[in-house]
Amino acid sequence: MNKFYLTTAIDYVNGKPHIGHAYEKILCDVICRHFSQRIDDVYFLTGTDEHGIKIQKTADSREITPQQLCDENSSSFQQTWADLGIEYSDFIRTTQERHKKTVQKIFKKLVENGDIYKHSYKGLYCSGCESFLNARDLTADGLCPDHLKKPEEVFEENYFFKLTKYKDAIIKHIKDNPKFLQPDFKVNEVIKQLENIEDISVSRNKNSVSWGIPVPDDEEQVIYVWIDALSNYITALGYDTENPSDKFKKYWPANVQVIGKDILKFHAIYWSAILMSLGVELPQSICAHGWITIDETKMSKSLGNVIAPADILKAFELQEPDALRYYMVTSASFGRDGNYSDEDFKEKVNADLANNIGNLLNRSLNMLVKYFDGEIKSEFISNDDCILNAGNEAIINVQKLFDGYQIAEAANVIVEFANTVNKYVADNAPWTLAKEGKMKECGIVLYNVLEAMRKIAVMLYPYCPNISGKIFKQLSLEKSIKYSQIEQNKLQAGKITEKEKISPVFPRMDSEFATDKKKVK
RNA sequence: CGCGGGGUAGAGCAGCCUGGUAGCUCGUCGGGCUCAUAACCCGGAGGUCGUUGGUUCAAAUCCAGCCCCCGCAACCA
Repeated sequence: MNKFYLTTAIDYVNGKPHIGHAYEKILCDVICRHFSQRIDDVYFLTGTDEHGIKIQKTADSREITPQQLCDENSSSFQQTWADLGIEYSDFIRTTQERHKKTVQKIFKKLVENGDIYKHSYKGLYCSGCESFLNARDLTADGLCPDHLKKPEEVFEENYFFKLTKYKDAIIKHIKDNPKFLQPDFKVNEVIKQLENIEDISVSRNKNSVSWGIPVPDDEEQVIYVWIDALSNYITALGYDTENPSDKFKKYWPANVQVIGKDILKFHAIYWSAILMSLGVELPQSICAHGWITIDETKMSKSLGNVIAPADILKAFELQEPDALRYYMVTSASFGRDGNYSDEDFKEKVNADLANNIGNLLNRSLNMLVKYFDGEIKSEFISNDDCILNAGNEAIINVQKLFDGYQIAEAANVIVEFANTVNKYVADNAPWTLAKEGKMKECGIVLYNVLEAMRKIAVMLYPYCPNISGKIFKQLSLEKSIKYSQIEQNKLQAGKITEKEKISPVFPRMDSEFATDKKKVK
């Protein structure tokens, strides 16, 4: 593998970012940062989805243009990602020219392939909703549940995409490629959905939805979300139906496309079919994550429990996003739902980051200062096999787990290693060795612990880049996070620290803050 | 009989594929240490592994039935 291309779902900018949006981006950032430690060429795409009726309506109600609304909210997403240390390579907006022009070309190409046809159908249209309703969503009296009005029967003519044509090919692809859909317990769900699939409408009449990309050669229609939004994964790379860019050729197919479990169907089925029609390779893997609940309750605006990531940082007076990043990606195992609660958050990061990892560095550096004036003497450089082996094993296991995108599980390996090292300190009691005058033995123990800390800093980097950086700094090492260089960057003999340079890399969060400060207004 | 996921100590989870002393984190109780961020280490208490039946020398693990929770089928991140 000489490149790694990852995409997130693009967020719909009808509102402000909350921790659900953030969860996915953090997950992706952690994955990308990890692979950047093993592969030189990592490309990380995220962005915003900006067309559609909801944005049009919200903009109308605020008496601004849809573009103004999109600009405002898209930058609010970008600001949030900056606050959380999300280092993406590119940020695509579906209102950007580079996207729109390619989407039109894609639409044209699908037409040329004979996969798009015009089809008129009768629908139940509610003028209150400004959209078509399904018969099964109506009240018992046949009224719109939101507006309690009887919807009108309206004929609408749209373009349809021949999804059914690709049904068998997609089923075959899923069965032939066990890693295509992850986690694997989702596979049956998708296969089942495929069996009942129908062609999908891929345009809307301009009278009902005007905020969208016009259908080429048809003034009356705009392209609907499927072709518009899903295409971002390739338009951002410079895909073109005639002359795809070098960047596209280099990075596509994506190694992994990370999405929420609610949109698995659209990616596994619709997106696959569109790519097949274009004659473009399918992504290697589509990875569906679970939801984040708040205090075990589904997050929703009506419950008023929607939390913005920045507000959590503010409420806990955190200068850096590391703790939140760590907590979020470790609170759910792969593909399962996770939960956010203030209590859990504090408990988890105090236990793992402060008590276990942070304190380990702190106690060992303090001993180095106390007994050796902060100096590693050359006679201390001698590996204790138990720690060396445990560390190497952890390094291997972390990488293995990341290969399967098991981010929470990999974090656990790191914490367990730190745990082992804490035991090693207790078992060897360097403070006792010092009292007994066994200075060399004492120094060897400290060297082994600090070497272990260096490895922890490497492994921890994707989750907590700032904390990792501080560990390197306190060890007086250049930040070196590449797995291939882990052997070359061992601690050398010499003075590495003094009393004033030592400070907790992550202070315990014991302060209690009012929980209502975190709610989005 | 729609499909899928889950039901294991107070909480959250692992173990199940490849049956064989039930494990981890947090909490709790007791002890130790004193290098450290009230930290770290050791030990204890706490589980009829949803339920019923079957296979087996042996079942949390395999098989069958049943019960309960959650999700999908329906543009919620």
